[in-house]
Amino acid sequence: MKRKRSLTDDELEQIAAHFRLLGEPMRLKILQAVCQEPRPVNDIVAAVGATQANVSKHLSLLATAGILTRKKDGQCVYYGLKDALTLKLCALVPEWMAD
Amino acid sequence: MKRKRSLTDDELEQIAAHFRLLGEPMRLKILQAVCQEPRPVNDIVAAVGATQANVSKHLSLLATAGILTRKKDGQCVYYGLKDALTLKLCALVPEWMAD
DNA sequence: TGAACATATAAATATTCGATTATATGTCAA
DNA sequence: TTGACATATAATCGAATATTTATATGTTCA
Repeated sequence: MKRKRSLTDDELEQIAAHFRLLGEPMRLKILQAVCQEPRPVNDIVAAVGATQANVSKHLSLLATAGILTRKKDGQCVYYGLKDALTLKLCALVPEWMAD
Repeated sequence: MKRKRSLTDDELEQIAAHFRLLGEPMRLKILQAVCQEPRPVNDIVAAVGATQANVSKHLSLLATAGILTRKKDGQCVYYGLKDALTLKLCALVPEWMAD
């Protein structure tokens, strides 16, 4: 039974930061909006029903954290899920809600 | 390919609330402290290096959310992981940090 | 009962962070 | 170039919440 070393404060802060990103309903809504395929900011704004500035800020945070991809095409910018990891993570959560 | 219905605002808020709990380094430190076996508050306070009041507050939040178990024995209160789910979740995260 | 110990709670403070408003940057088309 | 459109950024405000300090509750033991 291999006991893992405990995480450093820096590592804990990094992990916490990622969870913190998923800890906002609006950002989850955004993830939900782009989980099928990449979409331009415009679409996402319409889908989640928030202001353009607000959505742009969230998208920027998620992309910087490596959760979303960002691809510019003309004057549109497409955001999409970087990998399925975040989805896997979100899928685990409903089990929590059993009670 | 079955397309899942999108989540309601209430559901998103619940999921976000759970992630939010994991979004604080001090709480992750606490989870780390109790992940092997249940421990009394005293021990946890010593392990994480925060004030007793602060740790007690966090423990209360985590237990209320169903992430930790709470078992009183004499004047000690033991907190432990309710299930391995949270650990699984945390284990996924390091993949995020590859870059 | 009273003292020491373990945990919880309350009040106050400080910090973090999401939302809004306004403006800037950049791109396309006429 | 000018105007319309798409996105990003900055400043500000306000709400949520982590931390501290102090105190309360409850338990064991002499």
